[in-house]
Amino acid sequence: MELSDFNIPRFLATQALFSHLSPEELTRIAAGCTVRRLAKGDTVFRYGEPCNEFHVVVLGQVKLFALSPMGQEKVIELISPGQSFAEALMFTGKPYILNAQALSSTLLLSVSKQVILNEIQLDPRFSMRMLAGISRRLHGLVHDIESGALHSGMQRVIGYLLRDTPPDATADNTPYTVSLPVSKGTIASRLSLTPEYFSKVLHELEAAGLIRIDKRDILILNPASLARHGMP
Amino acid sequence: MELSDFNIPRFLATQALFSHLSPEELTRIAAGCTVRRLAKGDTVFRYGEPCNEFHVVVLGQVKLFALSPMGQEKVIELISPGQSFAEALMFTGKPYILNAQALSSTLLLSVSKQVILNEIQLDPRFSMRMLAGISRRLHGLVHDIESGALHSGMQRVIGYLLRDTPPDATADNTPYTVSLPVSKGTIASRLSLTPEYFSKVLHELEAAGLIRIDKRDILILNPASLARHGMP
DNA sequence: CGCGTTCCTTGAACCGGTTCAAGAACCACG
DNA sequence: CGTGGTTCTTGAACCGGTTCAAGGAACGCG
Repeated sequence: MELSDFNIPRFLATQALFSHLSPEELTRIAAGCTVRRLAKGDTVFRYGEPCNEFHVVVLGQVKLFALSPMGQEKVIELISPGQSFAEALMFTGKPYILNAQALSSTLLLSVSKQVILNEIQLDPRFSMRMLAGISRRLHGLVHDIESGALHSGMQRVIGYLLRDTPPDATADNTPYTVSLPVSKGTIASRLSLTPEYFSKVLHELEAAGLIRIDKRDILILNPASLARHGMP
Repeated sequence: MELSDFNIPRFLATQALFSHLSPEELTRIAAGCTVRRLAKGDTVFRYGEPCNEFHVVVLGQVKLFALSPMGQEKVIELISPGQSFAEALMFTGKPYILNAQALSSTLLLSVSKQVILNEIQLDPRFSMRMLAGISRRLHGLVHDIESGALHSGMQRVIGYLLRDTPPDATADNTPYTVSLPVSKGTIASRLSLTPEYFSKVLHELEAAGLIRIDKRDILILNPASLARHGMP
């Protein structure tokens, strides 16, 4: 797909945040958007830079990460197509508190802060959607904190593998495969594990007959007993 | 202070979220509020209960915490007078994802969801303040995740002690004291440490001549070298 | 004042997870 | 096809932090 072919209003309409808007409104908002193509490794923004827009991944993958003084990195979130990020920063007026980088060739849509603030003035429904979106993200972070503080590495890996299991699959024990969207090292950081330990845990699960590993595809043989693994 | 003496509109006006409202509006909002007195240990809400209001601590202390399957608890946040909590839940429509409990005798103001949703319809400025408040909370959580993943126990304790240092004190090396708002065990959980290890770290810092411990008052003798302690 | 209770401290043994160091497997690219 | 560079795996040594078990200090309460 050529960049110039990309129809911004049409794409916006597919996003929950904008889906209630009329074609005219969409066109107006589209005027405050920019689309960029990023190569693997390209930086979207860096810690400390001023923030004047939020972003939506159209295609590709973006990682949000913190950097320790000594250069160690911790992945806070992985953004897949259709997901947005950095909304919250628009409302605090502060600079970016994280770094964002493309993990593969990525098409990125950025929506200017001004357009959003304007829309909030005009449309309470829009405010509500914005609030709902940010609140959902906040809940995700609470979940991560719980997870990090209360669960072992093994449990976090299992939680990750089962995170979007079809609810009936755990009951039925239907095997299904999870495809890791990015490198194992990146997932490891997301789960606050070293790549070495993540590898070890994964192979332990394979040895226990619960999963089968094929590169980045993890076949979950038995969702129910995987969920049980590592509990009382 | 007697419960019946408490003037809700007046208190609301002191809160950033409501400070721009007219007396009439404040009275209207106050109609959707309830005030409760809680004893130490009383539950505000539990995981899984439906959420129809958000809360403001007027006096006392409340802890927000997660509970692991095995009853282990992790304190996510400590709420002091003037702070609010559980705003985000109103916008997802989901039940509470945490538990909240009073840590001491507490006066609690609860604002009904309906009043808030109504106000959002009427006043975009109110939406903006709500968004700003939730966004700030979200940043706090991101900071906690970073902290937990990138810093050692020692560093987290130091970070906690220095968290609201007067910016000039680090430069001037003015000694000043931090009073722990709640028990050391609770702070330890907040920092994802065992009470034993928290105690050990604190006494290590005392032995290094950086702080002096007097029950719940920590005298910071030398902010600058405390900040440096445990870095390259 | 004495007494139970909760909170804090201390020390020793232990363990989950990290670090370091190699090597193996898998790219992408010429 | 090589071939150089990531990414992944494996094993051994190590360490930050936990657990367990006691004892001590402070506090509310009768």
